[in-house]
Amino acid sequence: MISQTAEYALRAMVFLAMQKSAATGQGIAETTKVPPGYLSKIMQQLVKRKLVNSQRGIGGGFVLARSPEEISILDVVNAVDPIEKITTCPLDIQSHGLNLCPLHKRLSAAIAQVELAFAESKLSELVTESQSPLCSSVPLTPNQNVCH
Amino acid sequence: MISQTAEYALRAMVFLAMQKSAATGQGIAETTKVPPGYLSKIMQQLVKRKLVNSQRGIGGGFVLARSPEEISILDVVNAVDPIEKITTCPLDIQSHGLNLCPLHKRLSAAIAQVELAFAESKLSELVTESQSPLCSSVPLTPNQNVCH
DNA sequence: GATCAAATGTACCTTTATGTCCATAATAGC
DNA sequence: GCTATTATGGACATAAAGGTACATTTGATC
Repeated sequence: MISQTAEYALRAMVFLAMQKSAATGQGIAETTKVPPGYLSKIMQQLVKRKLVNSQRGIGGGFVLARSPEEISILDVVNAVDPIEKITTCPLDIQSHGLNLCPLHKRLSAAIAQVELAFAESKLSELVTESQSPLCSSVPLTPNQNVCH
Repeated sequence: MISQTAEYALRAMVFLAMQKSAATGQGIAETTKVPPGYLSKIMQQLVKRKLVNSQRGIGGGFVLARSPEEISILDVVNAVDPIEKITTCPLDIQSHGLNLCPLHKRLSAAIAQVELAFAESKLSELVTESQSPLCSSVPLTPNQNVCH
């Protein structure tokens, strides 16, 4: 459905949305359970796409570039692994633009549904709900970080 | 969204739904523009999953195992590249079953939407509509096989 | 039963996604 | 200015997806 990379990016972004100050790559990696080295690659992409600001040195780390209300799941997914829409029939070299065969119309519609759902989900919704964000993986006691 | 393999499988199945008699692997590969060698792999999976029957020798080939009304996009996709539902939070080793954090609830809901849409689309709908199935890639004159 | 036309099965290759490692650059505190 | 701490960048390693090639098996026809 979405790539592992997009999943990791979403975890990191939700985590950042929960923080009041800058979070280090290592800190994010630990609580979101993402391989640290790989996460740093992903964070770089998020910085380049202006979803996150970074700061080096002591006290540095990553911070959301916009407020959580202004960042959607779709923004994050598209930053690291853009959703590909079907605009022309894959069977054609020289496309005819808007018209798709029935099969690709269905696939295209499904993609549009997902895009809409993702666009409507903001990071703010993902941290303010009754359920714990990220399945309570924010350090509590070692064995409490489970879904509940 | 869906893998290349699933896309190929869908093209092949739509093509089969249009045929009155058995179609050879080569024939399917040509009109659906799928690499022949790779298509044969995919056809084997469809046979194993009982969506297609095969027959060797002269006059042989592939035929749908059920009527096009009884085969959905979801059936085909799941046969070659199963859609993975999110049943437990990926952040947890020992899962807590039904409850997901807000993020994974959203992702799970999106997957469910897609599954529903795919389950409701039958092969029969993909060949009986006004538009040409498979973007008219069924051999007409060489330059006519375009979306329209 | 010989031959031809098809699918099947196996091995291998290429590309992309995922993941690791380490050297480098920037920043804050002393 | 020195040091510790952080992100950045590049090279490399591994795994999975996509793709190719070819020998083998099965079935129909003559």
